[in-house]
Amino acid sequence: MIENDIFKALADPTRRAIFEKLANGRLNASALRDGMDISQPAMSQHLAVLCQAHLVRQERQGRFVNYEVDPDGLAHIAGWLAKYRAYWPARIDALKTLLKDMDQ
Amino acid sequence: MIENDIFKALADPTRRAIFEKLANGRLNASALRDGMDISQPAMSQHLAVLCQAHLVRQERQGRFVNYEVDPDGLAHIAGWLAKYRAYWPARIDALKTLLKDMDQ
DNA sequence: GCAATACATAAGTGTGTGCTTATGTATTGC
DNA sequence: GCAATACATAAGCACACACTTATGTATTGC
Repeated sequence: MIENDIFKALADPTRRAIFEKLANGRLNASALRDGMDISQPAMSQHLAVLCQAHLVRQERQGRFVNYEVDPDGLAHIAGWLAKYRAYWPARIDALKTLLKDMDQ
Repeated sequence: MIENDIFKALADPTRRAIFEKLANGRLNASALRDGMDISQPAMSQHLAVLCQAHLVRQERQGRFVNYEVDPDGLAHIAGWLAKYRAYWPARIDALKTLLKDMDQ
């Protein structure tokens, strides 16, 4: 079940940090490690988990493997969230502010 | 960190099932167990995790404790998701619906 | 071909997680 | 008060998870 893979992948703070980095642009595995205090195998394993959850996708470029955000996983979360839109109105004001802030 | 609690809470399929049940209306712990093949303590523990993540909130009513979806947790996920809006266009169809729902 | 670089995989280890059984606490109705 | 009901907490256990070190695989430049 993809939903399970997604939430399990995001349950780890290190993986969320990796994902956040990739949200600023594609990077290879080594570049991702910069300033992260994480071993090379650990990074490789985390990226594998993110890939399996379709949160990240890879593309080999010669000796390097570039990673980037896969919209597929995000869309799945959005879809999951949409199921509970009945409960959003109670917080819609905060969300609208948040979305407006994101726009700037 | 609340974000961590939220994703960890949702990383378990049983807890997502409980959450889904509560999305259809408030229920007490016993009613939640119906048709779920889960022990009473297990249910209690799952509910505690969901409460700590602000995905669910409780309200004692005499001998019963009613549980219901807490919009707070959902709003947090929506906020997290909003950070990656740049990657949504690739899936614009599903997401336009989502944003429109948010606006209402 | 061969050394160097970039990354993946294997195997082992400590810790966290979800379950169980047993027991504790709170509220109700008599 | 006391039995019954509804739920929470404690303790223990099997398993999953995130890490480590060691090794394997792929690509580059000479």
